[in-house]
Amino acid sequence: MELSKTSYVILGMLRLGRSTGYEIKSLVDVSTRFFWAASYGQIYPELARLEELGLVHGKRDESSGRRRRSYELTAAGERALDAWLTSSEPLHFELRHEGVLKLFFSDSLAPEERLAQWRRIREEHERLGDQLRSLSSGPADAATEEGKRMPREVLDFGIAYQDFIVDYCKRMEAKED
Amino acid sequence: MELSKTSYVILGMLRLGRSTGYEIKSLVDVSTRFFWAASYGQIYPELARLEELGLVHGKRDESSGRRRRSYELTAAGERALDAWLTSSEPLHFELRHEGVLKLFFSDSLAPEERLAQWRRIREEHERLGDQLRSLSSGPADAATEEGKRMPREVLDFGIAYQDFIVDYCKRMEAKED
DNA sequence: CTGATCATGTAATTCGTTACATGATTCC
DNA sequence: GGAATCATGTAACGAATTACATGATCAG
Repeated sequence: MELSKTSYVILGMLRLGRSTGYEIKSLVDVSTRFFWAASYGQIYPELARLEELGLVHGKRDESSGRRRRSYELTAAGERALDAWLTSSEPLHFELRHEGVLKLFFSDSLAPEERLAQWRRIREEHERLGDQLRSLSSGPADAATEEGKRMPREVLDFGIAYQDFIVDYCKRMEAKED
Repeated sequence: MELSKTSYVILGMLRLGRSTGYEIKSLVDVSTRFFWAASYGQIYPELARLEELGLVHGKRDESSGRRRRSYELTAAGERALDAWLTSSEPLHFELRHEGVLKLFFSDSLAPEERLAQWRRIREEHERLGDQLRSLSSGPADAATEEGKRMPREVLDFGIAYQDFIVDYCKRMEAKED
């Protein structure tokens, strides 16, 4: 593999019509963040690197009042993105879940502490679910109207995912009681 | 926060009766790995650091034929572990899921490619589910017999989690068809 | 005797976050 | 005029993986 996964986030966001580092980050924060986060500290240096590699092309953009640098995918960038989208390399999957980690070691705790732990996990995922639901009428909607249905499908998956964990916690809370 | 989350994995594994870096890593690989991974490159240096901090105490262990270093929790280590288990600090939660990331950008693909993508995700989680199921009769069982029920509960959660994703993919595959 | 397992560690590298620094412009 | 937002970047740090290096012992 040549590029980091986060590079593909950038290439993908450019294809979705974002053009500056700032715009990419803004969209990441209301979409892919829930399954692939990225920060300015990655995005700006990576844009520069992708330009060196000839996958994107940037230029000063005077169209808005503000000084900014707009990028576009090059033909090579389009190819790189498609190659990644259709490749059958093993998929990176990584979960770090401190709440579940605590549960794993919770035999030494009092029952009410264990109950509290399930509850904390549930609350966290309820919060995440609410955040996702609040996006339903925002960027996902906008994408759908442009004829892109996958952002919405992925959002729906995210909501179902959070709901699954919430429901599981509820069942465990009931059992623990 | 003082210690990394991975430090608590180490402290927790010591409480569960593991005593060497090797034993800790072995148990991690068949248990917490699915929601909190750790490598030798973290475990050995971290054990040394925890000893400096007075949270664990290590000594040369001649009980087996092999040269090894056995660690135990100190009183301070026990306290640190309990404090973490019962603290209500925000829980670290992080998901990196390349398959879902690809789906997000998959509007540009042909329908059969999208279908293939859901299928790849499903297969990956089926594999993970099978791995977890194969642990049911192994370490989780052993823990249960020692009176620890949480390792099993967490394993069951892991299985249900993988199954949820598998089922979701199946529904999407049917829809995409 | 030989391969699997037990066992410990380090070095290089990658990936990513956080905090900082800076400044223009737009909206109220 | 002031706050929010747009906008770009860097430096320091932290977390974690991978690959390497080494070697003893145990089971067949």
